[in-house]
Amino acid sequence: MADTLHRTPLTRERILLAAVALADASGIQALSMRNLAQDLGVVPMALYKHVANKDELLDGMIDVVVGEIDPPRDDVDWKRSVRLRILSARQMLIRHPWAPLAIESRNMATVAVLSYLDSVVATLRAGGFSTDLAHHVMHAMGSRILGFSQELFDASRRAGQTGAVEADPPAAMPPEIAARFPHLAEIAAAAAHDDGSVVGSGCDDQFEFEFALDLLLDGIERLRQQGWTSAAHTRRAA
Amino acid sequence: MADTLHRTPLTRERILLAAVALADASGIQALSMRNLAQDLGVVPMALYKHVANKDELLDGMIDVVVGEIDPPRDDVDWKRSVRLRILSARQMLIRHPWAPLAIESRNMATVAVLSYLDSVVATLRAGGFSTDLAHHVMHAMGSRILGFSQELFDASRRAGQTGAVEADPPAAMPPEIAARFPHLAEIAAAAAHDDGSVVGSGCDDQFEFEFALDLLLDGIERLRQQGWTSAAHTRRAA
DNA sequence: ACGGTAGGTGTACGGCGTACACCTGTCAAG
DNA sequence: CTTGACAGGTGTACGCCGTACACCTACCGT
Repeated sequence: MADTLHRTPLTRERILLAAVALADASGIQALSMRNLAQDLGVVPMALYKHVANKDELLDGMIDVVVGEIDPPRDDVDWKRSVRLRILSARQMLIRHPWAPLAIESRNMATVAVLSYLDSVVATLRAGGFSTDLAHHVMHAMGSRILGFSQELFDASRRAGQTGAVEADPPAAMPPEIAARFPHLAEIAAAAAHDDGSVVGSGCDDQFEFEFALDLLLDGIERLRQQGWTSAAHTRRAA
Repeated sequence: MADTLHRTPLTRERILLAAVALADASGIQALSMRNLAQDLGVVPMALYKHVANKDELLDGMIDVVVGEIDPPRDDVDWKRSVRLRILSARQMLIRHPWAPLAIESRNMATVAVLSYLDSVVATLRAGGFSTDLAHHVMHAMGSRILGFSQELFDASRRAGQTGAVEADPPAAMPPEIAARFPHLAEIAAAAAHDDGSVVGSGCDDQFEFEFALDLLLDGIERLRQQGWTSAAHTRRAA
């Protein structure tokens, strides 16, 4: 009977999924080995029979969420394919707001991240990019590819972060900071009367993201058509 | 006599500078209130007479390093001004490799960060940008403005991060991962025989950074000259 | 029937942030 | 010159954290 109570015998995968769920629900700072073990109805040290340590747990969580990114489509041109891929990655990161920081804070990419990046390069190469140009494009897209940092003050990021929790809707920009940063305030105001909302959510994140993405993609496409190469620029002679 | 030994009576500024120095030297994970107090020749709780808690300490450190970014120059056009500013920010972040993660992990920007962003907007506005376009440009430049994430595997980032320390020079891409990610390997190889180095340091980070930056800036300039406005696009009618 | 082993348990250690009571040196007011 | 308030450094203690290590137990192939 006690058996039936704590069934499903604690797998590495079960641990990773529970960890992702815990981080999603309560923030990455609430993800301790002890809390996770409690969620799984088990003693903390039991986890160590399946993951080496907390760093490896984080790597496993990253692999789980990066694995949620849609696979590449090869029935469309490179630009559309990359675009869809990046938008899919963005959706994943919105579902798992702890992921950007977690990915960035690991000192080396996990297998899943490398695999994702590799497949993006593959799409570019198949689209006619030279290795040289594809290389630079990957650098140029950098944070866009995994959606990092595109919104420093993104409300979804505030969920359970290191700082103290405060009243959830700060209700428009507080006047004292609006006074200190007039240009920011001007922008916030312009965005606000666009759809009658507040600074945090007053602008269309999706629109902003696609604006930046399309700007980059258009520029890149232009370079590609010109057969751009780094040798033509200030780098020393090839 | 004991007086002369522990002189310079522990100021908030002295604490912040020591904290920045400690994080620079030993990594952000080595920055504990206890270690910092020891560096200052003082008992841990003494720090709390000058900073409210560790989060406020981090905010103060961010203000210190963001304050190192060069002030704006108004004797050049907007493009050159923004470019110099962003490159100055990048140099600061290279000096303080812990800063991007620290800035990103705070749930709201510090005063110094807001001030920096505000002055960038000011430069754009003075250069003839509409508030609308300046708004989108700030989003588009996003991570570039503070240099985040442009090199996921930047060697300078590995200094004292969460993971285990390993042999410092991995000496070119290990063959087994080169085999699993052929397109990455192809790119790494191309970069390597450009200057005979390895993947981690085989490409010219500065060049990559400026490539991406100039691509964005050129695209932005084009939009600016066209009098681009979001109303002309898929957003609903103004 | 039995020995090995995979996997869950309990205890313990050192480090963390920090609350709280305490002490001490300085300096203004009487 | 005394005094007492107060700014600022100290000491102790608490509850978290990750995890090393010894243990126990239930299953499984021989």
